This record gives sequence, structure tokens and C-alpha cells, in this order.
Amino acid sequence: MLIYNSQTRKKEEFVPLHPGKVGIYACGPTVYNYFHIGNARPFIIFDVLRRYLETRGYEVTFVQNFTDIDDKMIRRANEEGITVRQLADRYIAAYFEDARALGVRPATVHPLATEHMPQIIALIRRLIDKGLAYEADGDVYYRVHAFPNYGCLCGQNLEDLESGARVDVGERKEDPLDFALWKAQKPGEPAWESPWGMGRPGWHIECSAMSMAYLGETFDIHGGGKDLLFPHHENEIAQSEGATGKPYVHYWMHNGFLNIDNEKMSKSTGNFFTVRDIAKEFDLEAVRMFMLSAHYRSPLNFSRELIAQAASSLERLYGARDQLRFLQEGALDRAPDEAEQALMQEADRALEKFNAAMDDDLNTADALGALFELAREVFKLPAGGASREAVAYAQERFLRMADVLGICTRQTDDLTPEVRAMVEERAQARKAKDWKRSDALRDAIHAAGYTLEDTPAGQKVRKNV
RNA sequence: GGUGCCAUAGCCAAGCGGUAAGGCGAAGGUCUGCAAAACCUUUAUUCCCCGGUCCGAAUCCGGGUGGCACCUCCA
Repeated sequence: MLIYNSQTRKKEEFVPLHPGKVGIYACGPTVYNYFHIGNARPFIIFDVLRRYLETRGYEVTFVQNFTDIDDKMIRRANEEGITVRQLADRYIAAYFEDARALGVRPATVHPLATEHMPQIIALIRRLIDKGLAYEADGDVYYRVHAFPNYGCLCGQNLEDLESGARVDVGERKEDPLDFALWKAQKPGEPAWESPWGMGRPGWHIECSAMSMAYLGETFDIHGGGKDLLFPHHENEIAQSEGATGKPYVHYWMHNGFLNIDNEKMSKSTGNFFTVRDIAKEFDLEAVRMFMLSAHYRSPLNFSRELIAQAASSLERLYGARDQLRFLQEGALDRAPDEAEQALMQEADRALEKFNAAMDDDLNTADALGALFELAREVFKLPAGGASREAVAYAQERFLRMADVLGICTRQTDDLTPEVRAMVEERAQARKAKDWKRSDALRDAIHAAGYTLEDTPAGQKVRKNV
């Protein structure tokens, strides 16, 4: 598998550190608000990466943190008159709800910054001991000039970074590029004990401390949005490699932005929609489909029309999935005929294309094409009396691909007894050519939340979303 | 100022030197008691523009034009 490494700016063959195992760390949300659909992009992408690696036989340890203490958390908690802890609890719960609706599985571990103070403090101590960090009035800063590789991820040298840096008044840094590892407590702020007095960690240090706590000092893949490349991930490298003297991460993966009107969606500019906003209008699986329709490194422009397009595309895939199930119900135990053998071949071909696309730096758009090509072949099969073996063969492959992408997950075959009865009755009515009754029943079934279609092999029913 | 990315049909999008995947939408046809879904056909002689390299370029090189991002909290 090839993975584009942001650090080398090349696609590289993926070789895990330990055979058969993969460690992935992805930067998670700061839980001061509901997350927006731009935030959702990496969640979905890394969920797909993880699923794909798992189907390829790797044992994946996937770590995604929650930043549950920082300036925004404190400000927001004060505004609402609740504790930072209460704020975090609320939005962590919301995260899991929204993620679930997007088909994003919980990570192997979701560590919280506030629950890793010992690791964070120990890491800062190591940096101070090595002369890479210094204390200043209860704050601790990273001494950027003492780390020769600073800029290795973002590809900028210190002078260039320096020229763009901003110095805040009253800062206690030796150099404007130095960044805070520990911040001394200010009145009214939550704080933890440390060798430098009461305070709290800076943002960057938590990711270094927690990733290494769960994945080791060197691990395979680290992901996040492109905007995290600098300074967040650059700083993580400086902290981790500075402390350990070992390579921190083998593959850096960064996703492109989700834009609105071709401009970055971001909380600070206010041009965003939360996942919850969108859930009022669309099934979130359509949002997932939308995200998968483009390569993860490309920018992707958001609009309701595009979500609607994605929803229509998804419906076609659901149609194919349900058709496969319908064929299975009426299947016969006989050897595949010529057309069915062709379908089986097509299923293999599609799976091959799918895997080749995914192997090429997670090309979900291309992979989706393979699924659609299989769908078309499925629909070509006559409605009834198919070979069980052939249908099962195609179905297995179709489902395997859909599962990697995390789509076509809805249950649509759980008919209620009432609906089942209506379907039965309609079959009788049709036999008797009682079209009036037949149509009335179809309407009633629709009203009950199901869609009924007639096929040469009988009625086909599925639950609407 | 420094550092990157992008430009393919009405819309979205793959494509990474060998002669334009796929989806949405649209038009016509087939099937159907009527529907719906599906199937078939059509919808880019051409990939922002201008040069160059090559037997061959959407793909490589140079130069434009237009858009976006990072350098500051941000997925």
C-alpha cells in the first residue's frame, strides 16, 4: 500500500513498524462545541483507513484524543457557568453520537489530556533536562532554536518562520517561535500540580505524551487536517524527537479542507455547519458518501446540492445491495450459468480494482467507481431463480467493499408484521387483478415507511430511511 | 515576503506518458396493469491558456491566467 507522507511529500510504500500491526494516532476534537462537518472529514477518512487496514489483516491500534483543557474550553465553560469537566463531558457525549451517525467507529482508545498529567509532566521534564525547554515564572516553553530539525515537517527554515511570527506583549519567551508546554495557572482556571507550580499543559504536548503512551515512542501513522501541519504537528515532532532522540512518526497523513464557497470552513470565521445542523436535513450517511467521493487530500467544497447528489448515488448502491438480497431470497441451488459466471468474474475484477485504488493512497473516489461497476452488473441479472452460489459470491464482495467504506449499513429488511400482511394481501390482489386494491395497499405500505416494487419474480419491499 | 496545493462534461470526480473510470442530472427507448427500480442509447475528438520535450502529453518541462491554503487558535 502506498501512503502519501506529508513530511517527504511523496507516496511511500507502507511498511509497519511491527509486522501485522499498525499504530495510528489522529488528532481529535477540542470538546467545547459540537463538531462541524469540516471536522468530520478526518474522522471519516481515518475511520476508512483503519477499516481498510483491518480488512487487509492488520491489527490496528487507533488512538484519537479529546482535548479537554485549553483556552477555548475555559472561556466556554465560564460563559455557560459550568465547569470545564462538565463542558467536556457534554461534548464528548455529543461527539460519540455524531460520529456514530456518520458511521465512524469509536477508536481503540480516546485518551483525555486531563487524565494524562503524569505523562505530560514527565515529558516536559525530559525536555527541560535536555535543555530543550525552560521555565519562566511558572510557564514552561520549548526552546525551538535548540532543536535543529525544527521545520522538518512544514518545510520551512527558522528564518522564514521567524519573519512571520508574532510576538505577544508580556510574553516570557526567549524567542517568539518558542511555544508553551505548560501554562501557569491564572485566577479562576482549573490547574494541576507540577514541578513548576499549579498550571495546565499547552496544546501540543498532550498529543506527544498520549500518542507515545499508547503507541510507543515511534509509531506508524499520524493524521490530521492540513492546518495542523504547522505548528501543531511540527511541535509534536520537536517535543517527541527532542525527548526520545528517536523518530516519532513514520507516515504523516493530512487531509484537505472542507470548504464553503471555496473558502475554508472554520469555527473562527463562523462559516460552518455542525454535523447536527446537517443531520436535520440529510441522512448523515450521505455526508459520509460525499466525503468519500473525492480524494482525501483534495479540497472539497460543501453545498447542499452536493450532499443531495451523494444521497442519490448512495441510493443506487443501496438498490444494488437490496437487489442482491432479493436475488438471494429467490435463489436456486444450481451451478452458475454463463451470465452468472460473468457476474462472479466482474465481482472479482471490481474487488481487485477497489483494493488497487485503496492501496494507492486511499483513493476512495476510484474505489467507489469499482463498487458502482459491480452494482451495474448485479442489476443486469434476471430478477428470479438465480444461482445461490453466484449471488452469494457477488454479495460477499459487494458487502466487503461497502464495509470498508462504511456505507450501505442501514437495515432495510426488517418488515413489521403489519407490513408483511399487507404485502401478502397485495400479492393476492394482484393475482386477482384487483388493481385498485393493489394500489391502495402499495400506498398504505408506503405510508408505513416502506417502498414496494414489482418485479417479474414478485414483490420487492424495503424500508425507507 | 516565505512555503505549498489546485484547474478534466450542466454538477461532482478518477486519471500520474499510450490515446478520457464512475456517480448525479438531462434526453430518447425497453420492461410494467399503472408505478417504481432497472436495463439500453445519447450527453468531453478533448482535459484553463501559450510554448517546449517525445513516435505519442490531461498526464513531463517552461511561461502565463485564475482559485485555495499554511506561516496565528483551527480537522
